[in-house]
Amino acid sequence: MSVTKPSQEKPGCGDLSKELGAFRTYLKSNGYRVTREREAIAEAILRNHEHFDVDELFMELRSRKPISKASIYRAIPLMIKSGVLTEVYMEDGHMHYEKAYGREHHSHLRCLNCRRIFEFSAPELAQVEKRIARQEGFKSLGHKFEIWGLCSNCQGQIAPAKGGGS
Amino acid sequence: MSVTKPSQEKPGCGDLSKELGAFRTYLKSNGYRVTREREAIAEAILRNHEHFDVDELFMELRSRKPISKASIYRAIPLMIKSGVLTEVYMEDGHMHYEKAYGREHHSHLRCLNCRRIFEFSAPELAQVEKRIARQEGFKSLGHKFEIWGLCSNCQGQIAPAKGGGS
DNA sequence: GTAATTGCAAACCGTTTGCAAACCG
DNA sequence: CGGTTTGCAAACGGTTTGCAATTAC
Repeated sequence: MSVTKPSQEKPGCGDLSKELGAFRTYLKSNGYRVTREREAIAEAILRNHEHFDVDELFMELRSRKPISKASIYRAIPLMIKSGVLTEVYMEDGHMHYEKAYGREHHSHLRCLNCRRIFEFSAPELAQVEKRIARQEGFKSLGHKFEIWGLCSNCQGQIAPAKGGGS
Repeated sequence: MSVTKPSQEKPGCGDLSKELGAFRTYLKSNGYRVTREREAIAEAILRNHEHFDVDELFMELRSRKPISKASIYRAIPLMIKSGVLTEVYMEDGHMHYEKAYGREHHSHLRCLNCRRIFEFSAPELAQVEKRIARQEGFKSLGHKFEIWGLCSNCQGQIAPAKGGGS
């Protein structure tokens, strides 16, 4: 379940105006300006994307309101600080992000074949985080858990590859 | 406990010649050549490094046997395939590795202040991996768990920073 | 009006690659 | 010897940055 697409339907997860509002509020209350570029970027992200990278975003914006990559790269850290966006993982040398506002913490399954990302949540991870932190005298501030393998679709196609292969 | 240093003492974890042997064997049985450069790289890694990046390694090799970064970059994938090395994480735009031969699976605690990496193992993570994989119809092939926060040393120094501060 | 922001193009920087010389087997 | 591997320097590709023109407030 839960590929990179659905989510607008989920209650409390798709309130675009609320998410945009949170970002605007962050900007204003930190002395940044609310520009049309920042709004366009934020809207494009918050409207459609669960996971994305800068290039996809750039392409998508190109059709409605072209915005330079520089501005996208400059907007992203602001969105992250405002809490509506998170870095998720680095792949093929570039970062992937996902929207964060109002979403519950979750982890990712990565299919090594089709490269799709699936989500799941496992509440006990928070407990592991706490326990280990206590054990090690750490003050924990977050964690990341990722599983990689083959999704149900790809298991059949790619086939066994039993030996040591590679 | 368990910063990035100790390990030679642990039984079964520091057998340099055995690790080097594993790498040589991999090379030979795959038609690659055992060159002095590859040996120097492998030895430097296997002798001293729990965690490292290419630049550190390059610097260290410079004193005994200068080797071009290109060769280091070309040797690393071989070492990974041979099983003596693993990619661990990307930080500040470059990859960090750790030696893998004979080491048990473990996860990392990352101090956001001093940037040191601590290790721990939490066996239940393997169970979470299996359970989620079963749930989602995945064939899992591995997982990664990371906790970030402040290590015991840095908690006092950096101080609370209670509010929302970035 | 004035400081912040944008777009452009150049700079960065870790990593990869083409090629001639050096080397393993 | 013959095919690999090395070192060098140039190429790559994602991200950052300097700067003049534009824009938010």
